[in-house]
Amino acid sequence: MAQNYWILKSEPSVFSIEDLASRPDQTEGWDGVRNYQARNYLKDGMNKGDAILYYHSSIKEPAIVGLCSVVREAYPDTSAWNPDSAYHDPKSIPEKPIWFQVDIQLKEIFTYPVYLRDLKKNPLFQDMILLKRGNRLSVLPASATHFHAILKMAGIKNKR
DNA sequence: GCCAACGTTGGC
DNA sequence: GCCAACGTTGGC
Repeated sequence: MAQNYWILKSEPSVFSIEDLASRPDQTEGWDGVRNYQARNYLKDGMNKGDAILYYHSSIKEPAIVGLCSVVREAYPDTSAWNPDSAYHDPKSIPEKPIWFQVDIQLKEIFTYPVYLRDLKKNPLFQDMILLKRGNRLSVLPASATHFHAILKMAGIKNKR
């Protein structure tokens, strides 16, 4: 099965890539996705081993800041049926979960983040979904071309 | 802090 | 099932 490439967005004030780095095994369940399209990407698109670009949003200099991978495929997001959770959604119940999460593991924090500003300057990324006006999805697919170009910009040697 | 874009909700 | 109102996202 071909490897897929994804972009996950997070506000660093909520959960940053440094937070991920501090987790046991540098692994965390990616819960709280409450958008159907994003959920479908998570649930139906993501396979174990897929590569993830980690994006910091809603800050002065939005940027792709690191590389992760999917270490566990979709399973029910239990925060949905926890009334104390900010992600509580009474429509989702254990017998019939609506929302799902995957587990991701940090591979690398970029020494040189790839800034949104720089992606916009480069014609190669013209049609990238991340740059589309009005795009608000927190889970996005990325093309192999864009993925590899971004790693190159980050100074990461192609490996694996 | 502003505002455009978009998704969701709810009245009809 | 339409659509206005509202809430949220996220770049600037």
